[in-house]
Amino acid sequence: MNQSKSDNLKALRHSAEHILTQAMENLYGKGKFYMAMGPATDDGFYFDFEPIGDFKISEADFPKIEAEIQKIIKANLPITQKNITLDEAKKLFSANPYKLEWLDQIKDKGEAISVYWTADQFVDLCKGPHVKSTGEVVAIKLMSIAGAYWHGDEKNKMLTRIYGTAFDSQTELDNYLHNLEEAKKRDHRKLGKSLDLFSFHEEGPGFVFWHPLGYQIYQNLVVYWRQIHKQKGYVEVKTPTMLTIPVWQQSGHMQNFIDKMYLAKTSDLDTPQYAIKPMNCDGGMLIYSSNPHSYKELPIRMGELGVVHRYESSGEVHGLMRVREFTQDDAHIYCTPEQVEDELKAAISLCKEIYKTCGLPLDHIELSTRPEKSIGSDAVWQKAETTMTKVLTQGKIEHQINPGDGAFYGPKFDFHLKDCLGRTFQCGTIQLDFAQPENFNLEYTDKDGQKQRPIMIHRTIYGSLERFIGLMIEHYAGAFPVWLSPIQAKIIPITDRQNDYAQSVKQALLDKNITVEIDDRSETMQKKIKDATDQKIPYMLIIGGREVDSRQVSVRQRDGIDLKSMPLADFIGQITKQVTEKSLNLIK
RNA sequence: GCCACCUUAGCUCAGUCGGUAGAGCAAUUCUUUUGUAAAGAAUAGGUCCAGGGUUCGAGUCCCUGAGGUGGCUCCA
Repeated sequence: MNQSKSDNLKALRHSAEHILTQAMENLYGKGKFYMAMGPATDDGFYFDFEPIGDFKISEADFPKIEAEIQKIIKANLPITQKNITLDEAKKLFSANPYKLEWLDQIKDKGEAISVYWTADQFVDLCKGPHVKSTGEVVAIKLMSIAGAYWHGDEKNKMLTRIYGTAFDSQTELDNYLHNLEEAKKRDHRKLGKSLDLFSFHEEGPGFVFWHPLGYQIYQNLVVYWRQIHKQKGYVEVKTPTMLTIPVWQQSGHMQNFIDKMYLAKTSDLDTPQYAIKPMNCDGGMLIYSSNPHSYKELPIRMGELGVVHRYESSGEVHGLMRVREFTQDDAHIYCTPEQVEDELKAAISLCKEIYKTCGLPLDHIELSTRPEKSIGSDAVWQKAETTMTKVLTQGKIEHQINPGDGAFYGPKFDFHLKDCLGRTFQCGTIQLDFAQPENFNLEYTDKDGQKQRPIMIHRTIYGSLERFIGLMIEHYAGAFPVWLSPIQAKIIPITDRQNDYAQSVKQALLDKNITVEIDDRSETMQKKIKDATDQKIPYMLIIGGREVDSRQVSVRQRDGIDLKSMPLADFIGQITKQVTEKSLNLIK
């Protein structure tokens, strides 16, 4: 979309928001709610208001509101801008505490006070821009209702928010809604159920139950992760699920994250003496500190596929994307100050390599800086943030700054990926930490025989196996590349006379480490093909009398392409190549 | 946690004004042995999320709770 078109759409959507507000005033009367604010967004607009008394709006009211909106659009009322004085504005919006607050802010900034009138029927304090008349908003639809805090702050009152979208043609609105429906078909929760990958149960809210096929995908990612980390000089460890509480006090987790931690106790005590790990670093540092270290050993890159538990608030749990128990593909790098930059760079490039292999496009990288709740001195934070910035600048790595969102022990790079609806999720994270080595009194001996403090880098790449798989399911709509597919080939004997040969084909593939199943149900071949296609199995090996006689397999891809009969060895060669090379989707 | 909504068979869903629950797919059994996207028939399948209330009577109305969905806040 070109700039002027996108600006115009923005103005149109902002106008749509005014029309919505006017429609609500017409229907319910001005005394029912205070309008607070409402901007255009990337895909529509929203309108925040505070209901007065027991006034309430739900999605069931949308048809009525939309009908009123249509009246305003049909009337094609002119929208005009006017600058007014502070006194005039205060009079105009005297009944509305939100607008009065805006006015104070505008006054402080010394800006002009701009209002927009829709004919002489509706007025709002607004910078604009807007379209010239309500008739330009050709297609509009109210989408959903939500709560939102005033100024986005939890301490403020919660307002009611109505989301909607608008376009300059009905076709574009229809397209948008159609695309939304299509995107929802890729939803990992839906596919997780229909492909039988995982489930959730009331008995473990926020905990994933991995079914055999889902766990195979998980394992495929783990195998790859181990292989590439070994190549990159990592070692792998495993630390306990729970540790005694003092260690969490030492690291500061007990103070900073107590509300997210699960506690545990034995039956002989009344109070918890253990905390279940919300992250892996405390255990990792105990390993580091169990031996003396020389500078010659550094950097030590210690990986751990650690299962962590975090008691996320109920409203935050979301499918595989935000769970309460998940596996971090964690690693802690202990290094000297001289090594920090290279290690950061190497971690960034490893992250990019892994996303590339998995075929997942990176949405953006964020640099998150010191949060309010943090440990460590100003000087240490300054130094850490400077180093991080330097690495990004030198590598010419595009990034956004996310102020105040760092870990409590250090600044971090976050790698964000998108889900099917365009919502972004943090996956990889690389965190620089000068504070924890201090807390745990970690040391190495330098070449002069002096004790020195190592610097620690915490990093994940998948972030959480759960979230990463969720994103992969949506990216591929369940049709994984062959190397990640939970079942790589389905053998389909046409009649039970081919079962013996089918078994020998299965064994030959198993011998080559290909995950394969036989469908020997008493069903038609067509039905078996349909089922295997629905399961998104990349290859179907159809075996009838002809294949048995010629010792071949008839290969069909899940995208419907018929590769015809070929010697089994040819098929094995092809699929093995795709698995070992981790080819991205050759078959849709 | 907050706002709104949802929860009916294994799955997807229907169920009118409050009158004791229905379909398709899946499952099971039988028949069918099939050449590139759904063979046919029969059978079975339910604490209508849980608990309380209103009512002669609740899947349906009200309250509380659990789980989930869309947002907000949060996200080591």
